[in-house]
Amino acid sequence: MTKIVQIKQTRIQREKRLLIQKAALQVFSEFGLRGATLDKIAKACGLTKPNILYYYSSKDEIYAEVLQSLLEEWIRPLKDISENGDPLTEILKYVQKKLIMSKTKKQESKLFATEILHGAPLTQNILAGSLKETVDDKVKLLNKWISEDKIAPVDPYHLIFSIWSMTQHYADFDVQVYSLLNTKKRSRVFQDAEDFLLTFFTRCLKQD
Amino acid sequence: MTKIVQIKQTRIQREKRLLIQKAALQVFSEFGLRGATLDKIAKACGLTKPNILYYYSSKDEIYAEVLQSLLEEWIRPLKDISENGDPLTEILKYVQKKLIMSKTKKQESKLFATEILHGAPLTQNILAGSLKETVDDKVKLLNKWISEDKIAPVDPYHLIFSIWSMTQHYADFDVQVYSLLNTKKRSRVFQDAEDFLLTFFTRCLKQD
DNA sequence: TATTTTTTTGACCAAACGGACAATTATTTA
DNA sequence: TAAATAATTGTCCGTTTGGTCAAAAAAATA
Repeated sequence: MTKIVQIKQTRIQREKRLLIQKAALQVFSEFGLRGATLDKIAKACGLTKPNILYYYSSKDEIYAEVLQSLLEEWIRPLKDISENGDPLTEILKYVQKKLIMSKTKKQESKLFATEILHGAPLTQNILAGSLKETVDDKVKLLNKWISEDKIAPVDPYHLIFSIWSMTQHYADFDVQVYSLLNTKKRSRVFQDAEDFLLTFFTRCLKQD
Repeated sequence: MTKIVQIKQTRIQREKRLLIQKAALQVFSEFGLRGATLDKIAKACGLTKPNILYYYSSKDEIYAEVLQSLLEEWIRPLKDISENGDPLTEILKYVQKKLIMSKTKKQESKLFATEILHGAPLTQNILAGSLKETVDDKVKLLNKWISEDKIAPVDPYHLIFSIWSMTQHYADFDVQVYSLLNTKKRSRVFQDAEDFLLTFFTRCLKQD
């Protein structure tokens, strides 16, 4: 007799898996892969540990899934930089999008940062694969814009790195940022950051 | 009878403590506080676990000491920005120093980043204390330079954040950086980064 | 409603871990 | 060289952790 394999997810499975993912993101981003425990995740979503292991076969599997779904979202806005728009505007729009992500997706940013920081054991192939493709593509575009004198000459790779680092800094190092600012400036960090970054990149890239 | 307390460190104590610190930095920066184990540290420095606990009373104590000695070093170059030098040159010199630190003190940078990322449990008072003092001091200086039209107007706090994030990116996210560059560019990342950053900050801060 | 399937849980296990300690060895000091 | 002190280690312990499993409860299906 053949064993019947369940193909379609039930309503409960969909709901609980999502619940677990959300809790896991929270716990992993705060404690890292090794610092996070199944008990913490269980507590964060109000389930028991064995119940979580009914939906996922291991802690690593949860981590892998959370990371996977995060990565796609992470790369996406870079793809939106369009050949057809005004070069400087396109770049500034990308900066803004990344900054908004740092504000609204702080946990995702921290999880990604922790993963890379510790050698990207599960992410390396994606970095060298689909991300590299997209980056190379945009580097070409930036070089084209430079050769057409539409933006000032810079190393396109390092330009992209600078956008990533400066925007993600407000998510990843938020504790430091908030520690150093007084109450008034604290409440408008992201507004000030946006002003700063737009001024910054405009001065750096504008062709006169 | 009073117990005799050892005041002066012996030669062996000095040597072994340093040995342990070096190994601990390596292990902590790779795995984080919770991912690092005493066994890993022991293996990394060729001592046994109980032997390590002869010099340090707990894992947390090792971590605290490694972090402590790192923090002082981390803040120092900021203090060197001098009121007397040429403003733009002073800032560019600071950028260069930070970039060199990213190249030569990668483990330290990663350990610091991990600590902040996870809420800076042991560092918060230093951030809000001596670091904030130094930052506030330099912010005043930058504002003075701006009011004297010696550099272009920018938010000084965010200028400092941008220097930190862009330079530390090459240490903390090295895996990503190296994944995205081809072999040729990989071998001169830091040279390219320096060129990029100096151009960048010059364009952004120069007064005409 | 009766039966089957899915979901949940308490109890349990082995491995890994931080740490304790007494006994041994090496080093310093008198 | 002998005594005292410092350094090292093998063995052990309690706790935490990821994960198992059988049994119970709940939900879906017939």
